[in-house]
Order: sequence, then C-alpha cells, then structure tokens
Amino acid sequence: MAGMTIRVLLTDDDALVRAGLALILGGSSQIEVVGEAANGHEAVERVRAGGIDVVLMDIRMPVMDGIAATEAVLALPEAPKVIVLTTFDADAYVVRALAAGANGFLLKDTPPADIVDAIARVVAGEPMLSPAITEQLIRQVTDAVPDARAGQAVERIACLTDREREVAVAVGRGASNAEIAADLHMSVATVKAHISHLFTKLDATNRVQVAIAMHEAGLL
Amino acid sequence: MAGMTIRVLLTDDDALVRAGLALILGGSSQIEVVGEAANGHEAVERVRAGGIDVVLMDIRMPVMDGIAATEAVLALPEAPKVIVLTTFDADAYVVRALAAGANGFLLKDTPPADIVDAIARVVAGEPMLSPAITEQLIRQVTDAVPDARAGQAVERIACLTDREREVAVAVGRGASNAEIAADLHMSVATVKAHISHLFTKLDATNRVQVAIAMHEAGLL
DNA sequence: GGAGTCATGATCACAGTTGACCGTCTCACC
DNA sequence: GGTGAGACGGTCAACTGTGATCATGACTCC
Repeated sequence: MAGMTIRVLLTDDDALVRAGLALILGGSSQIEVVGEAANGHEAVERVRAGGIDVVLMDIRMPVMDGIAATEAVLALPEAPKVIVLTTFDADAYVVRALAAGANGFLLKDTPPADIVDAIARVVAGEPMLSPAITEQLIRQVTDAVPDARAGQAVERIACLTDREREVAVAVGRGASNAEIAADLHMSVATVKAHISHLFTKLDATNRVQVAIAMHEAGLL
Repeated sequence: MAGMTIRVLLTDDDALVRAGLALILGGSSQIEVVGEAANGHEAVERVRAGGIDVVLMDIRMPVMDGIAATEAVLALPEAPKVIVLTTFDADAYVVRALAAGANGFLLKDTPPADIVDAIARVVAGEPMLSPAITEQLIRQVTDAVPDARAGQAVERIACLTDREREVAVAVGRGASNAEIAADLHMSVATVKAHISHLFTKLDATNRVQVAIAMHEAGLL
C-alpha cells in the first residue's frame, strides 16, 4: 500500500460540489478520484464493485443518506475508509456518523490542503476531525461527570514500568499468560513475574483485579 | 499577532524531556522557547510573569501536577494556550485535562513536525489532539449513547441462572473461588462448576473475560 | 420421568511465588 | 576519569497452590 495512489470515491448529490472536490484532489499526486456517486445507494454499489480506498461522503442526500451509506459501505468485505464531509456540524449528525464507523468528519470549509492531508491520515488508520468537530466532542465529553475512582486508578497505573503496563493491558483484555508471552515476545515465566509486580503495585491479589483496575483507568 | 514568533514555556519534571523538546522546537523559525519549569507551580509563576503564548505541560509532576497547573494558568489574565504533553493516554487523564481547559493533548511519541504544527494551530484557536486521543474521545462519545457491545453482553447474561449470575458478579469483583464459596455458602467445587458453565455461556476462556463481560453489561 | 438447577470429588492445566541472573544507570569515592 | 557498590528494570526456571475440566449424583418442578 505504501507509495500507491489512494483511490477515492466522491459522494454528494450536488454535481458542483463533486466537481470542486475533484479539482482539489486532482492537485495531489497520491490521490486519484476513481468514481462519483449522487446518493448513498450509488456509493454502496460503487464500493461493492471494488477498488475504492476512501469514500468522501455527504450526509444529506436523497434515496439513502450518508449515515446509512457509511454503515452499509463499512459492512462490505474490503471496506474502504469513510470520511464524512458536510456543511452541517449538528451534534447529532457527528455522533451518529462516528457511531456508524466513519473514520473522519470534515466540514466543507476545510482548506483543500487539509482535505488531502486528512485522506492520507485516514488511510494510515488515524481518525481525522475538523477542529470545530473536535471542539464539539471535547465539550460533550467534559460535560459528563468526572470520575473520582478513575482518577485514583490512573494514579497507580502511572507508576508502572512500560513493560508492566503492556502486560497489564493484555491482562485487562482477558489474555492468558501464554497469549501475553507470545504477543509481547517474552517467556511465560517473565509474564508471571510482571504480573506479580502488578499485584503489589496495584494492590491486587489476582489478575481479575488487575483487569478491573485497567478498565477503571480507561486504558482499553 | 500574525507573523510574530510564538513564545513557548516547557513544563516537565524531567530535564531531558525539556531538552529534547527545546531541540525539536528550535528547528522552527516561528517558535521560541522562552522558559522552562520543572513543576506546575513554577509554570504558573513563569506565566504570571508574562510573555508566554503557549505552555507545553506534562501531567505527572511533583509539587503541582499538570491538571491543576493548567487550571491555574488559564485562570490568569492574558492566559496562554495550554497543550498537555504526556505518555499516558488514560481516559481519565484526557477528560480531566480537557475539562481543566487544555487546548491540546498530545502523546510524547508525536512526531516533531506534528508538535510544531500543533502549537501553531492551538495559537490559531484550534484544538489539537493526538490521533489516539481523538479515537478515545470518539469511542467515549459513541459508547455513551447506544452501546451495542453492552447490549450484546446483557443478552448473554440474561440467560444465566440465578446462581450462575451471583457467581459471575463475584468473579467480576475479583473474588477467588474460595471467597465466592464462603460468600455464597457452597463448596469450592460447586463454584468451579458454575464458572465452567459461565465460560461456555459467555463465550469466555478464563475468568477475566467473564469479569469484562460483567463490567460491559454494567452489572457492577 | 425428563428437563433443569445445584452440588460434589478426582484429575489435570494453569496461574502465582520465589529466588536468581544480567544489563544499565547513578552516585560516591579515590 | 575510572571503578565498585547499590538500585532498578527486564528476563527466566522450578516449585506450590489455585483454577478449570469431567463425570456423576441429588433435588425440584412441571
């Protein structure tokens, strides 16, 4: 995949918007617009045909809206990445789009260079949100109540060594010692030693309590 | 403000980290490191003295941690922007830092170029998060509303017998078989049998996974 | 009397304990 | 500036005890 061109599908009911995007993306040598769709249904069909890496998806469209189309597209085999690109930054849209699995959410006033950058980052597996969207998410998260317990759990986890923390995360996932050893390329004996240290540091008597501590701290 | 150099204060209890950051930021012509602080208290004093546009803030520090320092710094007149820069991406830290008003939250493994970019964007009034942090926020927001995983977990837990559920809850608390036997007035052998049933019913291979399922279902 | 729940002991696998070794870093101290 | 003690992180093997599986029996309730 490295160095290959990124094949993009434009989905928007407005032909002018599609043309504008095609123009913007045409300026990048790594990106190639290989298709256009005027609604969600067309987009799903085009993705099913294969050869799409990223879908730029409008939300408000006739026939099938962008949220439903995002879900449908991501359910396909060899699902591409989806970036929702819209003028509407309503809270409900953002949450629903992200819940549908969208890898990015950009507003249409995003500078051309940033759109190109976003496509590259999303292909690399990073999420990409417009600053205004990020602000929204932050507001939503911070409005929720702060958790005192979580704070304490984090305090204790902060004093773990790197290796111990890696093991702790694996324990929190429910992995066995053998699985952890394989994942982290160490012997089962070493895993056990780390876990013993975790018990004293996290004030636990068995691995379940370690797992609970990790969950409370949100390291998962 | 446009075109002027951005005056940065580095705050970290580790002198090596400060030196590394100074080196990274020294490569940018728009950025000038005008001060360093080894803890939150020093940082607040330095900001109070004036002439700081952006504070890079570690979280874990002696005397005054980064969260408290962020709040204090932002409460000052002519408050600078604050970017929290840490190795710990625990949910609780992120939420608390953002609730304290941090304008950015970066992990220390962020590429140098991105750190420089983040500083510029934050000065421009945009929030800036590491991709991993953005993912966390997205997860938190999308989990909060409908949570499909929890739904599935509840489905499976619904088909447990009363006794099995009692045992499962105890396992979720991190209790040993002996403790469960004592609590529920049954023999250790019986506890083990119930737990074996839990494994098949909850599709788990060990007790930690049972504990996770109970947590996801919210039975704790 | 068959379906379902609860209970049990014997057997085997795995989790957890202990003590040890090696490399790295720090800090005197000469 | 070399060197040696001490602390720490990471690794490991062998021992012990708890956890997990299996086969089985007693009880209740249509």
